[in-house]
Amino acid sequence: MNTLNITVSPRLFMKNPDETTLGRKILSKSIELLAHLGYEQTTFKKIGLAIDSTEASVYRYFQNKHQLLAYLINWYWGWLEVKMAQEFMLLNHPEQKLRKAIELLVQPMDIDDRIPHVDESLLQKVVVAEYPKIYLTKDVENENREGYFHGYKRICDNLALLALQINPSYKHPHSLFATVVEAAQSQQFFAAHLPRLTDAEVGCRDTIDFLTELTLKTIGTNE
Amino acid sequence: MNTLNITVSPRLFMKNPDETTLGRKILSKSIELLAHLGYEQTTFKKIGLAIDSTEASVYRYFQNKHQLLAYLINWYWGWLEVKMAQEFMLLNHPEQKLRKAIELLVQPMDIDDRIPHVDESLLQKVVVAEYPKIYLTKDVENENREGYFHGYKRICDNLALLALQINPSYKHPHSLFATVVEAAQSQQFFAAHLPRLTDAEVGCRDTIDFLTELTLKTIGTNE
DNA sequence: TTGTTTTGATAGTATTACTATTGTTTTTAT
DNA sequence: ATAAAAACAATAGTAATACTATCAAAACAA
Repeated sequence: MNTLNITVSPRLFMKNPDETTLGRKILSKSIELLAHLGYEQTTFKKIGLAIDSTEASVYRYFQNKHQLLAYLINWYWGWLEVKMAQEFMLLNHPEQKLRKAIELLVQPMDIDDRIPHVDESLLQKVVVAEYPKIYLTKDVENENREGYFHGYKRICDNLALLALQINPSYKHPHSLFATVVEAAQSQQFFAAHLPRLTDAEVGCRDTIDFLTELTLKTIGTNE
Repeated sequence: MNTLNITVSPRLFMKNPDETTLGRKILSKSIELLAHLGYEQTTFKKIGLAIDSTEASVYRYFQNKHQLLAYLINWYWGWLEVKMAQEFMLLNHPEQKLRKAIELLVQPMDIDDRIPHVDESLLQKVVVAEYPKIYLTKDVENENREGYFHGYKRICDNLALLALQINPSYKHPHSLFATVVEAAQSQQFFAAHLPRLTDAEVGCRDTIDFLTELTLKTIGTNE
């Protein structure tokens, strides 16, 4: 039996939504609402309605909308990390792993049936459209301590380590992958909505090629 | 007599704030409030209070907070473009120009006395902390038509042209500079608030070095 | 001077982001 | 099987926000 558990820091919820039927319903419906209405237009009242329950019920799971978004985005990074780990097992060279990682960042591909209450491709749309909103706030530093950005930082760290395997003397591995991970999101957004800010077209491998080339050329080699 | 006029699209205001005393007061005070309170905590009521006037007066200049932010950010890109043009006149090689451009993106340096009602270095803080909020909205496509992102796109276009002078066969110039311009902002934010996402320290040239190297290596040469 | 525009002062509305309460249902422990 | 605990639905209420509207006074322009 195939099950898969993505762990999210307990500081990102009041009551673990993963453990109850209602909680899972909140997750799947709020992904839908966020994807269709956007963060600003999504309210706990609307989520309550969508799950045939009430605003108050949603508040039992999440302190507020911001925490809910942070939960979902961290869940997404956690899930991506698992996917990367799976793919990395089949690969040997760090360069191959980096290439695969960038591919996954841009196109996580398949929907994972092992977690029926999360539509990963819809969640990716939410991440693309909303991710900076979890750190662009006056409360960043507190939220950092609460682990709001843990998932993001782990992905960047992992990739930075791969880069150092290719070129141990590269000086800016964290900056590089924070930049690459961000660009993977924003280039998708631009391709869909602001095409003058990209050379990529939706659905093509353009962004993958762009980021792969940028990453490998920037790291260089140690030889 | 030294005056300098930054032009912002008339679709980014209801009444040109640049042309009246009250308007300029709105600009300078809202930059202060945005810098200190952040976008979410800033309200037209507070701005009204800060300029010794009322909420209603601010609404006469800007439709809403989002338009005000878009105005300020566009003003900032317009100002940066002017700075770049000034510096470029002293330089010959496109590579030198690119280096200078990246420097200006990260550290615009001096406050310009020619525009007394705008504190450019404070405005830069606002841009660093809030810039994605003007496009990460369900209304992007409309706002794109209204010119909300014009300033940003012009900067990216200009830099893309420089890159093509260095290497005419480089395939992703727009993607590259959208990425570099974004990274210039987010790396500053990370250095200040989320240091695990960068190798840069506040106030150093780290980010400039990182982005310059990334840009030049990525473009490569045509030789 | 007269007319027009700009402001200040105030009021009001719909929505949002919560907090609180209470009774009912469901789960769990024994 | 029963009592205790937890979870939930339903409802009410509050403070703040994001506006819209009105009207009179002030400034300014013809």
